[in-house]
Amino acid sequence: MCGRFTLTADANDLQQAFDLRTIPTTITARYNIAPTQPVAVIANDAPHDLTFFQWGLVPSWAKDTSIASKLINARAETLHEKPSFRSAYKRRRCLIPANGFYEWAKTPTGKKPMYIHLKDHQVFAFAGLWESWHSPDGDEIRSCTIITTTPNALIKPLHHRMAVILNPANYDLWLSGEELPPDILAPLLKPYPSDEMIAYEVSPHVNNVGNDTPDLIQPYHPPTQGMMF
DNA sequence: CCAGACGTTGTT
DNA sequence: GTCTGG
DNA sequence: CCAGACGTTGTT
DNA sequence: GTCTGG
Repeated sequence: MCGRFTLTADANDLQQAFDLRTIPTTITARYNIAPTQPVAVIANDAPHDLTFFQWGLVPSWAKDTSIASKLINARAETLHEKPSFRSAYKRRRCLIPANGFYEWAKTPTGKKPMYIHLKDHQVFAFAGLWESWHSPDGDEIRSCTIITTTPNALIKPLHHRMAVILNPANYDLWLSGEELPPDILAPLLKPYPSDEMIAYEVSPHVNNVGNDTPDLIQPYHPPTQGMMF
């Protein structure tokens, strides 16, 4: 799945990768983006602008925002039928730029965090959905969720779900505001090729959402357990 | 008709 | 908002 | 995703 | 154990 990720590309890289109208001025390198935080998105209602939405979908009918942290991911297989996602799937799709993401691999000694990124180090885009929610006092909250699918060979040992990374050739189609037939969109939501990605262990510092520094993505070699005699 | 849910991951 | 369960 | 809280009444 | 906050 995807519960933590990075966005370290600079403004020029982002403008180029996503054909943005202007060079973003509000972007800073992030090494530990967590649910409920603002994330950079390119939404289909302004497909050449980078904006910030809250991570965790709040459907328009929600009474409050407490549902958000449960809706940080959306299963690709059932988007069209789930009340929380289907209207966004029809009309409110977005790109969520990232340079990499974290997975926590279960081991007999506990969970160890892994960092995964593209071999060519390029910025990529998760397939996302977005919503606009109006609070009782009239504020608008825009939120988003990251779509997941089955894992590729690299991720499979770590988790049974992985985030959808879109092929750049499909950015325009994904961002069309049209209600497209299922057989047009569904093929985009497939596992990214594992031979273009790499994974390695990182320090448990990433566990704490308050940590957000470049050392989080450095390869980590856990101290070996000494003999106790 | 109204009331209540609406989700994922992971674990059992 | 829209569907399901009662 | 992980970390941290998990309660009330009343007082400052 | 389960929910909330980040």
